[in-house]
Amino acid sequence: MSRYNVKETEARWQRLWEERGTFAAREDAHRPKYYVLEMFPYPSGRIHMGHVRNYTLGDVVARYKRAKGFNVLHPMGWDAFGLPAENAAMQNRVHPAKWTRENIAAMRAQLKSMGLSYDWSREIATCEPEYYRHEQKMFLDFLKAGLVYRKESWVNWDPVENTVLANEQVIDGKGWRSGAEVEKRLLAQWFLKITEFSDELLDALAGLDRWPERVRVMQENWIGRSAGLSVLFRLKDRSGRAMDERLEIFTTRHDTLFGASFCAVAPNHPLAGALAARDAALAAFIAECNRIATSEAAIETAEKKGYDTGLKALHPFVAGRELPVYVANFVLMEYGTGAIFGCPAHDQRDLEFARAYGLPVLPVVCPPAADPATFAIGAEAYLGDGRLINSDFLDGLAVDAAKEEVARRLEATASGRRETHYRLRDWGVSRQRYWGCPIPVVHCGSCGIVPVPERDLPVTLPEDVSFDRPGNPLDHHPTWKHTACPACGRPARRETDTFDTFVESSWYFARFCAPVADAPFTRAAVDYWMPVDQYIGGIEHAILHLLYSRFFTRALRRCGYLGIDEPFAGLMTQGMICHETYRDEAGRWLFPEEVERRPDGTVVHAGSGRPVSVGRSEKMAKSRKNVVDPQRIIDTYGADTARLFMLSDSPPDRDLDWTEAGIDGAWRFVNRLWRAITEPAAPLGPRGAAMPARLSERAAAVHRLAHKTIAGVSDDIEGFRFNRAVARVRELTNALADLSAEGAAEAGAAWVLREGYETAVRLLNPTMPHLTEALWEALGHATLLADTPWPEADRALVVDDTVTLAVQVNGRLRGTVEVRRGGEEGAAREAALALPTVKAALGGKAVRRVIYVPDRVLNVVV
RNA sequence: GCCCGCUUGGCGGAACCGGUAGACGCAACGGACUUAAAAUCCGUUUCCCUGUCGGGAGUGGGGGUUCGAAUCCCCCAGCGGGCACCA
Repeated sequence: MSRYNVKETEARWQRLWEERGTFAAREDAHRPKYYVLEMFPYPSGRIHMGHVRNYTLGDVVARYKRAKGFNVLHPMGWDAFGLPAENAAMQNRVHPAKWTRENIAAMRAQLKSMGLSYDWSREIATCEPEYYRHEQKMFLDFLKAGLVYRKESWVNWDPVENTVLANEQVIDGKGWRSGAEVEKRLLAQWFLKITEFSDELLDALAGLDRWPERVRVMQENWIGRSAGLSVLFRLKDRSGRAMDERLEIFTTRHDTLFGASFCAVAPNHPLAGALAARDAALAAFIAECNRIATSEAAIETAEKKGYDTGLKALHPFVAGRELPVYVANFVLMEYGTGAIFGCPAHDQRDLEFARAYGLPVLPVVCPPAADPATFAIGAEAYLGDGRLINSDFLDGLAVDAAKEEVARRLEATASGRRETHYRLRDWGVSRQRYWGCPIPVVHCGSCGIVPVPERDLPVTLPEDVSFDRPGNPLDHHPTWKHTACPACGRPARRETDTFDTFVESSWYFARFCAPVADAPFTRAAVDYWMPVDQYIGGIEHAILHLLYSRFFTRALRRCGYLGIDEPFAGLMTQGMICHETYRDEAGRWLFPEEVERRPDGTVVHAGSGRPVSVGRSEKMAKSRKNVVDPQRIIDTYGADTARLFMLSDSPPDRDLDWTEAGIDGAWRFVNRLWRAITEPAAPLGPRGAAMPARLSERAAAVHRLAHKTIAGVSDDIEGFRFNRAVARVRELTNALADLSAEGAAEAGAAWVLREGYETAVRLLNPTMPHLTEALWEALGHATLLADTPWPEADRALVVDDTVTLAVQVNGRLRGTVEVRRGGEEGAAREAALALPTVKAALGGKAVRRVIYVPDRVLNVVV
């Protein structure tokens, strides 16, 4: 029994594709283009399962579209700047550039071994000056266009390491390495004005009809446009004197103004700062708030705390009603005006706060079913609709009408203004790190901030840096930051911050169109290839990366770089690959292969036999070591089997708990197909022969199945149901095996077997490109399968003339009948009522109603 | 805490638009071939009652809409992702 020689075959076809330049893309105005892009990887050293899934999905689309006659662009590159390179530098004393370039080489070899149909001549790495010099130019253009500004913002500061920490590096409020309590610090940083496009980014979501609904919803909520009212409250100081200053709050629930029982400002609100100057206890409270890390999750999950400033805010409608003014840790300075009024009855956070500080809870919106006289709030705020109560002139109004009335009255006295606010904040792009794209500006003592002239680009990273000291190596490099001011020539200092790595990934898709051009983009190439027709990547990028890219594309358009708004016309978000996590007794993470599951169910360290605690299944991540190296599978079974297995059992958009159960089944299928064609049990007809005049019933059924399979698989690939596509081809090959075993001598069998196997091979080509090339050759074809058009289904064979109709009695299945497709109700009804099982179920009762859905169901109601 | 998803046999999943739940595969069990094993091939496999007749239950839990619900609506639970410096 011959075995398929994986290593030899896969290497052979990879070499052939490369020699012939099969996947090199060229602009061709006469052919429809199709740009398939998968999110490029961070070069962490080895490919992981998520990459295998992502790139297999993309390759199926790319190869399929190619076969369908499209001029396909399918490039690959490296998102090469980032924090892990610096962590590696500190741990292993290896330079980030060296580490990154070696990782790229290793991962490129791995990707090549997967047989992906990339145009490798377009490969880019964002850490090379060749790439990032264009980014520096863009930044200067954005600066000119008024899309960049500088302001102070908070960072996580590790006081022991003297370093800014990423949110990921803050664990329970402490630095991950030092264990020190993290502080918040204000630093001057660069921002890109993404908020200038808030409305556009929001409104354009509706046009992204080939994006998953959930991603659009997430972006919509992230932008968070809300129409509301800004209200000015008069203030009284501690001694009861009226203050000149007023407190401006923003609310979307102005209907509940009569239920207000306090006001609160953010800890970093100017009013809080001013009061703290004369109030040591308040200063201490603000300092405490500043110990919460910068992430929204940390702020919102912290216990709600406030400090009563002693100030009173005067209710705009109720004379003499004074609301205490707090500084509260859950009010965000970044949203609205950084100040709120609290209505505990109708906001959960306000309610928790009011309960903690003994503030009144007055319901002002009464649910439709409740009695206004007795309606009271318990543990939960009431957020629904209803009629206003306890609200003077608003009583009896619906929520919307009450909002309108409040807005009208406050506008009339100039103490309120309708405003639209957004949750979206401008994009802070400064990072106090070495391994990133230098921000091309110079700080001059006399001229201030001076952009680096274009002729001096790129500003390159110095290679001679050390990671012995904490902090940014650019900052303590002996010479790099010292330069002459481009404006006055006097000694000046370079900006030592680098860009957020999301900047590189916000335009790489356009760079792929002409990656060696001297300009950032070649306009003709970008106009031809962009937008990306199908973008594929993890759902974890649903907001940040995708939103930044949408913004960046608009910013580039404004600066004349390109002519489109939306970079990604179609988006497919794959589910994450998850795995259990393991920790030893000391709490150190363990790789799955270091862990052994004993027959008694206990889990131990494979080497020492010491107990291991098993954690929940979560996204595979190097930091938690719950990763499985795909290379072993590729080495053992080959790329095709790995690809087939990855696609087989699970729909691409669904999360996946990793298990290798089933890989043997994929491997068996590969070998079965190989044998079925290279050593057929029954002879296949000659290549290219005309269809015989007569086919046996069985042969004809398989012939029809082949065409149904073509139609089904094509639909499935277009709809990203790759698992279903694989299952369909398996059904076809099962039927072919049955035909060669049981009907080989029948009329037309040999011809149908050839047609069937050729069809299976062609349909499987996007999934298993090497095996199918080899089988195509074995079937006697001299041309590459990669250059062969996708098969066409004969529509007449796809639809049968008879259908099996389900027969129900009172909605319960009692039998089936074979009827003509699209047949009349009468014939179906007669056949159905004649069924013994139906008669029994009817039990002689009178038929009250018959529901007939042609080709599907006949339901008899008694 | 907030936003977005997901939940179907022992397991991964299928079921296009509300119309025969369990395609395809994994695992398991039984059999053939073999001195034996591997490989391969054939068969069984949602659960319960029962004589492979037939019947009943069943798509995370509870309720609803409908002739009919895995699918639509409401409530709840569990799990996963994101939360602006991981990428």
